[in-house]
Amino acid sequence: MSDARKPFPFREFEPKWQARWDAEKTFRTLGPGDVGFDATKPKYYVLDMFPYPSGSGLHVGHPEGYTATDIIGRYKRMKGFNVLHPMGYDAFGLPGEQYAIKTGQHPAISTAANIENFRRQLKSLGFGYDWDREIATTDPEYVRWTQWIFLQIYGSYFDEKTNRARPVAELEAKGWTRDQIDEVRLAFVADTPVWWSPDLGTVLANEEVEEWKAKDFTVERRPLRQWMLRITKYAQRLIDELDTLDWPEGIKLLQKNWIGRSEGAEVDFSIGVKTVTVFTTRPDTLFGATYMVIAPEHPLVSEITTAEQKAAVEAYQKACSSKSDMDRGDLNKDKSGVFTGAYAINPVNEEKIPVWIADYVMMGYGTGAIMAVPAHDERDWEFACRFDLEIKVVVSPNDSMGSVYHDPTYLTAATTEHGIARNSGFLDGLPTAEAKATMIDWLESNSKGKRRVQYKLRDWLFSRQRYWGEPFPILWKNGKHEALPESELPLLAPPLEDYKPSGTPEPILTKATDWVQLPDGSIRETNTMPQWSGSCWYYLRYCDPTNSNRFISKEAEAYWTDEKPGMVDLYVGGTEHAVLHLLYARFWHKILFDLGQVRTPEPFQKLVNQGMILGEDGQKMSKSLGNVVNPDDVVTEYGADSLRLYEMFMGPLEQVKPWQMKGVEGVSRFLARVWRVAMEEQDGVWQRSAKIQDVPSGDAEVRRTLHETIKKVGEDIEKLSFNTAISQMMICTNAFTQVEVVALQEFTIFLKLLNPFAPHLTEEIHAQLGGGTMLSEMTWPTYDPEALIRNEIELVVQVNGKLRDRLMVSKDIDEEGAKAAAFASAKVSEHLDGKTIRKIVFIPGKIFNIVAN
RNA sequence: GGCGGCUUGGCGGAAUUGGUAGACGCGCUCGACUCAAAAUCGAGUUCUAACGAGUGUGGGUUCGAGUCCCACAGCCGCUACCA
Repeated sequence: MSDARKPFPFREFEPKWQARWDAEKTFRTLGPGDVGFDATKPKYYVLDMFPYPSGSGLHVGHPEGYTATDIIGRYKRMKGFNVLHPMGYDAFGLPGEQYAIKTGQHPAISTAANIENFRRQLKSLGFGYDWDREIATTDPEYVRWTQWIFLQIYGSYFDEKTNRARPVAELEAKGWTRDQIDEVRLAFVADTPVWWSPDLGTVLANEEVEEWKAKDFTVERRPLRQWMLRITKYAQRLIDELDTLDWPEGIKLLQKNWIGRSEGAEVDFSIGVKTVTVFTTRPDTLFGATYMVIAPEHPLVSEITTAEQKAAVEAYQKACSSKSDMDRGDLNKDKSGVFTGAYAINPVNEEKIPVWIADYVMMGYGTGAIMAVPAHDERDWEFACRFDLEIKVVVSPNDSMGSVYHDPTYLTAATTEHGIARNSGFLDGLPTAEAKATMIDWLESNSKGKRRVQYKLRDWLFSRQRYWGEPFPILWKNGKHEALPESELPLLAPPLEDYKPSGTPEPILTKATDWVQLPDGSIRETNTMPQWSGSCWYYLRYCDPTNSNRFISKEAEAYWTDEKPGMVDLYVGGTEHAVLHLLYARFWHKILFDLGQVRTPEPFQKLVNQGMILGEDGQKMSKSLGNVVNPDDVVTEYGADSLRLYEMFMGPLEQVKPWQMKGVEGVSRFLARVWRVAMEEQDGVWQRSAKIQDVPSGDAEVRRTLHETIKKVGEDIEKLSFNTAISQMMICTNAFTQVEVVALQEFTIFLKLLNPFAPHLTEEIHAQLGGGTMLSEMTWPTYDPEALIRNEIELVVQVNGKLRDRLMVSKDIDEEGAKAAAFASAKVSEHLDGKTIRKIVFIPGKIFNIVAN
């Protein structure tokens, strides 16, 4: 389409307004310390999940959330709030490094180019960000504070008594030794089996493994010395404090399940002179434990295995270590295992039970050992059936005790939490809950075990062997780590000639020998931090982005915080971050809170997840399916306002919904209608329409529709129900279109309502109509309740709940009046023929229902 | 297997939270303008010739159910031997 045939000249005015907002810093947010800052204004902090600036640019999913927050931000501004609505880039990450490997070019160069492209795209959509607060996690000044926060974590331990982080200096003062302190730091070094990819030259987090495997990279399990963060100490608080947040219940549940709290007991079994501790959530079934299984990697395996079984056990261990997770999980539901030759003593009844190793028991959860109760656990049942082990029923679903051990109905009925203990000595006859408590008491008083709460959550594997990340601000001296002095921050990685992974688990930075080796003999830590680190605190930096003395000033932190537990008022982003980013950020924030660096316990008060936008074919957008929509193309063809409006009109923000290019045309047509209310074309030139007149008020019906629209749009924005707000504005526009004269003042009110959604078009019309101040600088309109009143209403008359007639009546009609009107209706009496009236239900102003038979 | 979400016309979706099902938009049909087309404007559009039926299916509560309760099914997402 050529410009001349566009329904409205967005190609001229959209860039024009964008340039003006830029030049005038229209959306500059003033904070403590800024000239002209007004501390009496209420604050509103609305945040987007910042993007990873990939080479392929924005996709249409980004503007979905970003438009929603932009509407909220612009609306709150017009309502008189001091709105913080910033944008930045999560710019560290593997793709940048992979690019460096391919080209030998420093990732900073490609990252800068990608950021520039993202910024251009974001600006082309007219978002009202305060660009003076723009940050990238790769900025040296940002890296400085990421490293500084790491040092705070490194310098802290978790005090179990107060359930919060404290500086390790307090332990030093109490006379703890260096080694003792290193044992309890929140950031610590440990040997752990990790996922290592020789092709990528790095270890990966559990959750990253599948992604890279799918891209044909090899990933294997290896024990390596790694930095870990003690997030497990915060498990309970991370669960409990979810209740203080206004998040979708589904996301809260996802986090709770991820943390995975379960209550149960540790039970000690002796194997000869050794003791093996198991964890169980069903101590009440201890009498039913007929064998024990320990993880193949369990350190005691070699010590307890008998000579006869040694060969078989070692062969099995070897087979397991080369198995990938997939083999161990998904693809291999068949149980496997080997008898160790050893026997353990069941502490409740002194029975000898065989000890097996099997890969269905994981070293990383609980104690890496279980007591197997095949009658009441599905996995144990399968295993026992496979290897013909004893199955002993100790819970029955009711009072009758069956004797058919291999009856699967027992299994299903009695694996529930609501059975009755049988064959269990002192537990006999007790319901499951009581049996559990009784058993734990018995274990504790006989020193055979104790109550224990277990979490699925593991400590956070925090080091990567990549180049393109924040180096650890850590020096090694005589085999011990210590913090780099704050004055040496930021510590930046040196450029390298060669970014290629070596194929060994040595971090890439090891190649920078001059950088690694310090003159005094100390060595730099060569691991880098994971990409999550930057996103753990970026919302704090936005409040005070250029501060070189602190990560955020006390004043800025105080101002952008209120009495709510979470700092950010509204956080919008995709569900994919439900557990990782959102959990890690909460964890860091809580540490900073404990250390007195921030005053709220939580980062994000309200969270909204935008639903994914699918391709036109209803499939997830992907290059291979060829159904990807590029926002740049939509902007070129229909304009930024159309794209914004369409994405908001598609359906509820949270819902998954398919793209329809015809729908974009629809909203574009709507914007054209708005344009033509005010503008008309004369000899190819748009000029102010004669329809807009400077009269006090136009048509009375139009006035009522306008006030209904003011009411609904305001309410809908508050509810984030943008699609219905837009449909109301369409109704209002149709009303304007259908009358001869539109009052300038009324149309200007309408433009204010539409402004947060379609800022370019509305500002342009407003300016064309002679408006001086920009709409975005004006105040949000209020509606006149008087204008909404209707004198006549439609009363629905039903017979037995079925609609039979609609009557126009006075809005104040009472039951008697309604009755008279209803029975006067022929359509109604037709359905009452030969029936007796049993009941009348009258809902004033709405319904008159006659029940008859 | 577990957890979560969704299911309303040809399509995207509305429905004051238990009170007129299908707002608004797309598509389609007809009409106006035009030599013609596009654009625009106007009328219509759940199904059915009609009686009626109708919000994934089956039951229930209620004067009244898309909305509440019970059971089931189908799609989508996340997760996966967590003891």
